[in-house]
Amino acid sequence: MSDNKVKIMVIDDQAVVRQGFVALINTVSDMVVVAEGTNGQQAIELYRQHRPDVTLMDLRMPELGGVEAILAIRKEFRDARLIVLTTYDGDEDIYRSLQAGAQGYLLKDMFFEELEGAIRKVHAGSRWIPAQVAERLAERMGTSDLTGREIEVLEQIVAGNSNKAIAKRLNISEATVKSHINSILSKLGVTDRTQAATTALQRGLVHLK
Amino acid sequence: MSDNKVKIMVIDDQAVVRQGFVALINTVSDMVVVAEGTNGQQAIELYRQHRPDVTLMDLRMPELGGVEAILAIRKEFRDARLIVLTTYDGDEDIYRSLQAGAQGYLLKDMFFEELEGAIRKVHAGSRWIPAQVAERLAERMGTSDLTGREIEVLEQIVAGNSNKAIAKRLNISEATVKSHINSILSKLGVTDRTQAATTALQRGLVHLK
DNA sequence: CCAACCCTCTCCCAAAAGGGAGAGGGAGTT
DNA sequence: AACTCCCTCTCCCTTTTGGGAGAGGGTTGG
Repeated sequence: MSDNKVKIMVIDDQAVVRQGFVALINTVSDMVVVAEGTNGQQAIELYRQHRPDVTLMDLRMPELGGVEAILAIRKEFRDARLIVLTTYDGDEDIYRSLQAGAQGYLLKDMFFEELEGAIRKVHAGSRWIPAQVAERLAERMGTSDLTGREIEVLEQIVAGNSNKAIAKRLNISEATVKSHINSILSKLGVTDRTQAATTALQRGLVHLK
Repeated sequence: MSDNKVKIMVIDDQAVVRQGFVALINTVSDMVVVAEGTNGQQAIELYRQHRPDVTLMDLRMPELGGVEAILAIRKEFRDARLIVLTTYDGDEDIYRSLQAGAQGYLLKDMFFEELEGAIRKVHAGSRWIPAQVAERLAERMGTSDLTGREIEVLEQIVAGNSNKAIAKRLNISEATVKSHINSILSKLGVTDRTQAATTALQRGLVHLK
């Protein structure tokens, strides 16, 4: 019944990519994939059922995102071990994932051998943040955080709304919108809303729906 | 020497994803991966060396993009069979790939079984465009194309440049920039530059560097 | 050759956005 | 109680953008 294999769960919405991970992991003699899911909601349910030793989690997924799933799983299972495995989406996702309780963060341009090493490290209780990722995290540190309201305004900007439209949607005056935008521009270090939109997308502060 | 396996080349800059594809393909008894590469330049060189029966090509890659590689390979080898396999990036990439000569287009959220079928179809000389992709292509048809200059201006907009800055960079008057922007806005069906930037990114007309 | 584009430009006007200073109220912290 | 944020707002001013009409030169393709 109980062999000593490391039980792994893979959560990724891109089917063929997920299947690839599973195929790769199953070539390792002491690892086995015990569950696969395509979104955060499934991740939570499958975690309850299978209690994997290590979970590989993509971030950008429909229904429920990776960060939310990590939060939920870590809340219910304090010793859950999670590795975020994603295409680089900007610093914000890294930061939020680690805040949410992930012990590892890998970019998909790494070789499987590194992923295998990360799985073993995290399973053993260590963290695994590649230098490449750690750098971005360090860069982020200096960055002043946007407030909740500022993020809301930023989302409206990215959605293509004018100040007037934003004011209506958020039920505040246009003056307040402009005030928030002034803060946003200076915090992001840019000079207009278009730059704000593109750099926010790059940094992963907001996403295109 | 010559067994009858379908010889496949896999081009994808994300190492672990590429390794996953290779692992999956090699589980199929009559398929074999003969070459792997991480960018368009390698794709061209590896094609010359290995003459694969079918090439799986990601689009968004450093050095040389997938579309350019497809063009180059098809120019040199008119019977090359290529399948684009990518995350959905907007309609423009689909269109340009098929224009460039790809016979297949698959999204990475498809299961491997579908990819396997696509490989067989394309190897046999057919095309393989999933309904999901064909739809987007159809939608695109109605869309009026941006001219070359308009794309350049659009790229400048996405880069966060003001009209004045764009004028300097492109060595034209600000009036001309505004004229192009007017065309861009009406062609994209939007009312300001920020919307132009975000919808252009969504449609894959331009990309964040 | 003519038509259809494309790129370039001018002039004018209205609307929107950006920049700066300042201020009041509320929540949470020390 | 004093302090610090955050969110809200006003007033004023300059710069940038967007919208409309029109026009000349270039290339390409019927």
